[in-house]
Amino acid sequence: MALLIGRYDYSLDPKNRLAVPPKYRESLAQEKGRSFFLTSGMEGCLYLFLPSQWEKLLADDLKMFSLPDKEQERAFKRKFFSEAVEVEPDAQGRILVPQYLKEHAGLRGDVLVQGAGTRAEVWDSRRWTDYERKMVAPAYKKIGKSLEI
Amino acid sequence: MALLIGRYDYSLDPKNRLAVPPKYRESLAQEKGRSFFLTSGMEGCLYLFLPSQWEKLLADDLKMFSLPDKEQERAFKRKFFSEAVEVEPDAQGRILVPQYLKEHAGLRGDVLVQGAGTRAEVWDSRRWTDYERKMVAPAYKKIGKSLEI
DNA sequence: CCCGCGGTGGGGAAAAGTGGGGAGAGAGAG
DNA sequence: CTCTCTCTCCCCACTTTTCCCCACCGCGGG
Repeated sequence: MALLIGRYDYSLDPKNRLAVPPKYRESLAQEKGRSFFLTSGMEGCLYLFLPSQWEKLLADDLKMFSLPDKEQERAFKRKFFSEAVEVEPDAQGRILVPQYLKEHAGLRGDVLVQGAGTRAEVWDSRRWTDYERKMVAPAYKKIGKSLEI
Repeated sequence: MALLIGRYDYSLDPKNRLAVPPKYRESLAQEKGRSFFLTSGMEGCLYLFLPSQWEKLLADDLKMFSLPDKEQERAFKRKFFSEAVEVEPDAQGRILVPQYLKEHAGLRGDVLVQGAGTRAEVWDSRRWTDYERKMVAPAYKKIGKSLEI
C-alpha cells in the first residue's frame, strides 16, 4: 500500500478549494476509487485517506467501534461518520473542503498538507507551527530514550 | 453496501418537507426501491435508511433488537416499526416528515442530515449541538486514546 | 527561449435549496 | 349530505451555491 510522505505548502482559496500534491494523486490513480476520504483529525487537523487506507481503517478499527456501552458506541460512530466526506479532485487537482471541516482545523489561508504514512494531514500553517513548538519538539527530545531509531 | 457519510445543513419548511443530500439520493438510485425508510431513532433523532439497509435491519432482527427483557423488546419494536414510514423524494429531492416524527426529533427549522454509516440521521441543529457537547466529545476523548487515528 | 507542469484565480452554466400555488383526498363537524 | 379544514402531492419559480472549464503566472528543464 502506498505511503504518503513529504510536506507541501498550499493555500485555501476563497472557494474553499485545496490543492492535493501530485504525488498523492498519483497514488490515488493506482487505486480503485477516484476520491480521497477527508475527515477531522486529532489535535485540530484534518485526515486525508486514500481509498485503500480508508477501507483498512474501517476494517481494522470497526472492531474498536464496538463497545459494551451501546450509547457511547453510537456517539462515537455519529461523529466519525458524519464528519467524513468523499472528495474527488477536480481537473486541477483540488478538493473542496466542507465548511465544518474548515472550522475544525481553523484553516485561514496558508495550509500545510503533509504525509503521515498511512494517511496525509491538513494543517493550518500557524496552528502547525504552534503545535510543533509545544508538542512535537518536547516529545521528540523526551522519547529519544525509549525509541530505538 | 453504500456507506452514508458527511454532514449537511438543511431547513424543514412550513410544509414539513426536508431535503435529502444528493449523494444519498445517488445511493438510492443504485438500489432496488425508490424510497428511503424513515423512523424514530435513539437520543431524539430520526433514522433514515436505504432500502438495502432497511432489509438488513429486518434480517438481523434477532440480533439488532434483542433485549433480556422481552416485554421491553416488544415495546421498543412496536414504536420503532409503527413509526416507520416509506418516504420517496419529490422532484426537488425532498421527503415529507410526518408530524409525529417531527415531534419525536424536536425539529424546529434548522436541521442536520448526517451520515452514520449504516444509516443517516436527522437532527434538530440545537439538539445535536447539545448532544455533541454532552455525549460525543466525552466518548471521543475516551475512545480516542486507544485508537491509533 | 520555448515548453510543460504545477499552483491559483475566476466566469458561467448547471444544480441545489427553498418557497408557494392549487388540485384532490380524507376526516370531522354541523 | 355538505361544508370546511387539513394534509398530500404535483407543479412552477426564484435565489444561491456548486462545479466545470478556461486562463494566467511562475518556475524548471530541455
